[in-house]
Amino acid sequence: MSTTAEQAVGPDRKGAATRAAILDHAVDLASVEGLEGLTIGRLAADLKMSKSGLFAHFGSKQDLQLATVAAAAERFRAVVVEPALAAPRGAPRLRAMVEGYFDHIELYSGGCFWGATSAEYDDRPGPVRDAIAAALDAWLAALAGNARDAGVADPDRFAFEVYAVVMAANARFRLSGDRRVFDYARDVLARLTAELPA
Amino acid sequence: MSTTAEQAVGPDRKGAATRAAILDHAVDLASVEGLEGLTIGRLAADLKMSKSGLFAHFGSKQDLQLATVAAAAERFRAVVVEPALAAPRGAPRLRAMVEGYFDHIELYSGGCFWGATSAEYDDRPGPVRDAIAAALDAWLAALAGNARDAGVADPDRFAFEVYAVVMAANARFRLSGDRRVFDYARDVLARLTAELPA
DNA sequence: CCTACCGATCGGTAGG
DNA sequence: CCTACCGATCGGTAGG
Repeated sequence: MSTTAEQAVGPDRKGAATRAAILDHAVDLASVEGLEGLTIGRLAADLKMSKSGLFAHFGSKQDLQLATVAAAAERFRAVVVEPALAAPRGAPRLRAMVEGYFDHIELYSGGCFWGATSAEYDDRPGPVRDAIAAALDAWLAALAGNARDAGVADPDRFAFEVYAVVMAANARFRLSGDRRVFDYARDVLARLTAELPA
Repeated sequence: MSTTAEQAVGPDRKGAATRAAILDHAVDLASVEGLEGLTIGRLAADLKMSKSGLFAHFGSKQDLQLATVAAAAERFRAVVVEPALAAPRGAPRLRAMVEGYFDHIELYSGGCFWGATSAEYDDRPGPVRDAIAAALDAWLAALAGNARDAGVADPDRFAFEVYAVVMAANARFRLSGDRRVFDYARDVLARLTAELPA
């Protein structure tokens, strides 16, 4: 019985690989153009597929957008949150998350997917907005959980402040090119964790 | 010699008034849909004009976008920056600017124009991006100037932190509805100004 | 995964 | 400020 590479992979797996490649590029494209600017035609042209061939992987534009948000959330978890779990709980892990965030906006030249899409959808009720909101809530909850571990008195407030300076650093860097903002954000975290117990 | 109201106003003034009405709605629309979602057809339908009648006030879509950014900058100056000049220089004026910012995002239901458009254009080089960047630079410079008046050691850093929590409050409120973020932002400003000289 | 379409809407123009 | 258009592109479908 012959098993070529393609047979061993199988048609289902090949379809899944194509879908993953589409979504990987969709996250990059949406980080630059937004989720509305993410058009099926543009995506298909970039990937050298026909529009309908690409579209067959998704039932609708909205399904493509939802799958793109899910792929972006998974990427964020894998690149920013997961590696930080190697650092000790509390302040060191918070620093690791902030550094992971800065690394990931350097790694993906389109910048932060959430910075590009959250303002775009805050006025468009529906499942796409809900998925974006849930992903950002999860990021704030991760920050707050570690703040609690670090002995912070008001973890929600703390998480808001870290979120604010980190997202603002992304926004300001992209618009003005000023790199000082990364140190400003690091220093805010240092100040917020300076007088913690233990 | 008869002077009806329309004759007294004159054709130039009437054209200018129409243009101002278009731009006022354009700023509202772009605060919700972004500057790409701001389409000539949608704008004309809302204002019960023909597309070409509206388009005649501008030479191109880009000119409409640039005029909309200028109108938004003027509105921001009039509603947020100008009224704060009534407060004494330094910390009181900084508080007045932050409160003016919060008032203006309550006043215009679409939220902050700059929050909706700055991330949209940070990856699209051209005059529209440049105009947005200049307006945000002016806002940061206004904050930094007042910080300097208040005796802050590093005004640029200070301005970044205030900008960060104020924009993040807008973003979080629009996405999660959590009103605590406004007090978080106010408290950051209070903390930053608490130990200033004089 | 493809070719070949569809109606709707985009920015923009001609001519008045 | 209007009607009547234009080519291009949008999301989506038929049929294979």
